[in-house]
Amino acid sequence: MLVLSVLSHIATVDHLKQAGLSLSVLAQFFKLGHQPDITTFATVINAILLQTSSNPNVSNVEDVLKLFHEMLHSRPLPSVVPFNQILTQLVRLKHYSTVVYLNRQMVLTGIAPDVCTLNIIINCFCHLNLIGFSSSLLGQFFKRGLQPDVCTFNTLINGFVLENRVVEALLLFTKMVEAGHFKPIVVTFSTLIKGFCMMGNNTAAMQLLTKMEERGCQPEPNVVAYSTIIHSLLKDTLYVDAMKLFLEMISRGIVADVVTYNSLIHGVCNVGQWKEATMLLNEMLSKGIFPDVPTFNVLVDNLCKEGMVVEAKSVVEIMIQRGAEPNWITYMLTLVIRGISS
DNA sequence: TTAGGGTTAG
Repeated sequence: MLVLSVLSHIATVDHLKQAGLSLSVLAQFFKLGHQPDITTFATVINAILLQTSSNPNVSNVEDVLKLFHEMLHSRPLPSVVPFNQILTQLVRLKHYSTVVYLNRQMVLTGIAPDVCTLNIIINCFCHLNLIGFSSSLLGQFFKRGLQPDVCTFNTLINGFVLENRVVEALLLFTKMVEAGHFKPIVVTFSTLIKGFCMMGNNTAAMQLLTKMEERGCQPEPNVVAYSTIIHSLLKDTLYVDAMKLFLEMISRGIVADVVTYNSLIHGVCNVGQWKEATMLLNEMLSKGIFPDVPTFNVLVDNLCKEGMVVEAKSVVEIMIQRGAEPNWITYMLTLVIRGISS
């Protein structure tokens, strides 16, 4: 009880440092062999969400649009770089159509897109499932005397993968590499690995991971490449294979991050290994890896499945109270909770 | 000096 009251205090006093402190106290909790209860988790969530809301990269669309229009009307006109930064921010907020519209306004005002701008627009079309538009945008490169780069091809390959057109993604990859138009990098391979995983072909994904090394891919396979396959294996409930790959990754000195742990925690919860999930959470905290909103969504979901409805509900309420932007999964979980409670 | 890849439900 003493630890709990300390946690409550430190989480409400300040944001960043205290959130970290709360987590280390939580890690101590695990080390001492105690299972933290929901109040403990709730206190830590409070601290984390306060930290998230103070993050300058988290911004709302209205502010970004206001800044865009101020820049568009200022004279002399700023260079294309700050405009690209604004578009990037909107892409992060998943406002793809808005980005396409704003780019049109930029062109009409006389701001010439560079390679980076065109890559951003291609990416938006890909996320809008309009890869046909993206391909035709390649003409813009030549019209403006620009050369598509490795990022352009990676984005297009990802576009095909997003539309489940993995064969076409592979064709584009092979054609462009053989023609010497680009040298694939770790992002290219990770994108193709994701494609194979989406097709349910984990074997091909693993083979590609090996092939990356044979080809002397620089940089070498990283946490994203490994996490993609780990996630896919867990999705197929191949828990042993996933853990084997996870250990291989660690032994190679590749550091797992919050996404890797979220996948692992989710995967082990799905096969009913709550104890294993707690251990992974413990491991994550002891390594100083910060849980994020998806981590808590997984926890809320599993609290529901365990019948701990009141606790799950309070986690969601705290998230909303703290100004975190619950995503549609959180909303869905809320509906589930309401359904169970009624 | 801006762009591209991995996680959360059912």
